[in-house]
Amino acid sequence: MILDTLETTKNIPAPAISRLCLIYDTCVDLEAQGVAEISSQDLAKRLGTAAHNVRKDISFLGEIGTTGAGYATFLLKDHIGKSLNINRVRKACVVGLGRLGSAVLEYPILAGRGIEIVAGFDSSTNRIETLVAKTPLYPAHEITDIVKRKEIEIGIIAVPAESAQTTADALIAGGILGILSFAPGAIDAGSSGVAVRTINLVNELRIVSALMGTNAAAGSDQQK
Amino acid sequence: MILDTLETTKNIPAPAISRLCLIYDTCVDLEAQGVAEISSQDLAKRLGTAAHNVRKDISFLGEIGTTGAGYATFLLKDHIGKSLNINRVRKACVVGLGRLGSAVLEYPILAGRGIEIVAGFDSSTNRIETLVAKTPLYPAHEITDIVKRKEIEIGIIAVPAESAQTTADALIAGGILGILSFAPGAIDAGSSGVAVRTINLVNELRIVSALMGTNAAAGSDQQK
DNA sequence: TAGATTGTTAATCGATTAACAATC
DNA sequence: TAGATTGTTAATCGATTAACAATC
Repeated sequence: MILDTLETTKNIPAPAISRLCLIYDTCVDLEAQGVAEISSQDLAKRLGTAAHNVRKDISFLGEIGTTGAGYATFLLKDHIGKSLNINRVRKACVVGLGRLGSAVLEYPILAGRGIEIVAGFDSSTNRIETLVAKTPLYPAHEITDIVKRKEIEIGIIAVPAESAQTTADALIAGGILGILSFAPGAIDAGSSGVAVRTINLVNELRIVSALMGTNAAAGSDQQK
Repeated sequence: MILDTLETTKNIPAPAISRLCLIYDTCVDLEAQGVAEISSQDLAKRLGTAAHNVRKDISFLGEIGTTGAGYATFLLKDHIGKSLNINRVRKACVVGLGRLGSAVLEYPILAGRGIEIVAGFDSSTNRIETLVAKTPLYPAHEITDIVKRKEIEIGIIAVPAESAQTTADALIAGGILGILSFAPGAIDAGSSGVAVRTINLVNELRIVSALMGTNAAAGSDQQK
């Protein structure tokens, strides 16, 4: 039975959501390759998890597979996409056009993966004028305005730590719905209800170092 | 009581390790700013967690704070650093020098944060010859050799999905101890014991989209 | 002393794993 | 039919939260 879409997302554990997004992505690839069916075991191998886990995650969304057969690639993709609302293209912008920011700005894969980057921002007018990009660029003080006008839904923050919160505030003021931040430190979304996620590159490298232990690590510990 | 350093890491939950690394980083900053003491509550605010959590995480490493007073910044940093073995500089390399890879190659902050990038690799000889970088660059087929010779401990993978596993195999053959991969898809480290972590940019954006829900997200859901 | 704050135990909450009946 | 595979319940495992005694 398919539960009410509006409600589902709330009750699904965050790690499960993360894996479901990976499964969605895998289905997109499989479809492109013309693979029409896939089993939970196969999916598990691709994600680096157990088949248990895959079936359980999928069943959070209600029944979809055919008991006894595998999952139909298209149906699975479609079902996850609708349930998690990731089956449409979202407009996004990048704030902070240093090396990392401009890499993301023109990240080639994004286009086919549900993200359309429609604007870039930087506080340096000089940089904006110098950079060659397909995407329109604007000075940082126009963030709120442009986000509102272009109805941008996702903001990607790639500015230095000091200006991360200010940037987030400007995005939120423009009505952004989600933020992905590369700045270290917590982003405070206040009571706006904006979804925030952080990628902390330095910390990820630290974690790898820690997992390596003193020298001989005890078994790969890939996070899920 | 301080537990045997060699043993500790194993018994600490992965999310706790992640937060401890963040705390370590925060202490580095605090020290630079001349702040000699900090409370669990203060740390919690900076990480975006609860004070409970901070104290619990720290106590996994054994006692260090003074009951009733806060934590001494230097001692805390030192203690976490020693316990998790993140208090020294690790040599790292970047494989794949596209936009993202070359951004990481010259990521300015890394130097002061325990990572020294000593080599870059790319399969395109042309790109290697064209790129201007402070770091020595090599063709991809020399990975195993150079990793061995330079005693590189961490490999950062920024190649397309198709070549990620091959790259990992080459790094592992060279005796790498840890891998941070930007490629989607699971990396199989076999029985090498190599620590692997993955940053999947596209998936993070998908997760943000999913958390945004249909439209009105129900409260910020920042991952810890 | 009084207020603040740590370290730790116990209780709750949540996620993963295992197992199996139902079904193709 | 027989083998394969899903969906789901129950059991285990693990992490977070709450609370409080010990201490500055």
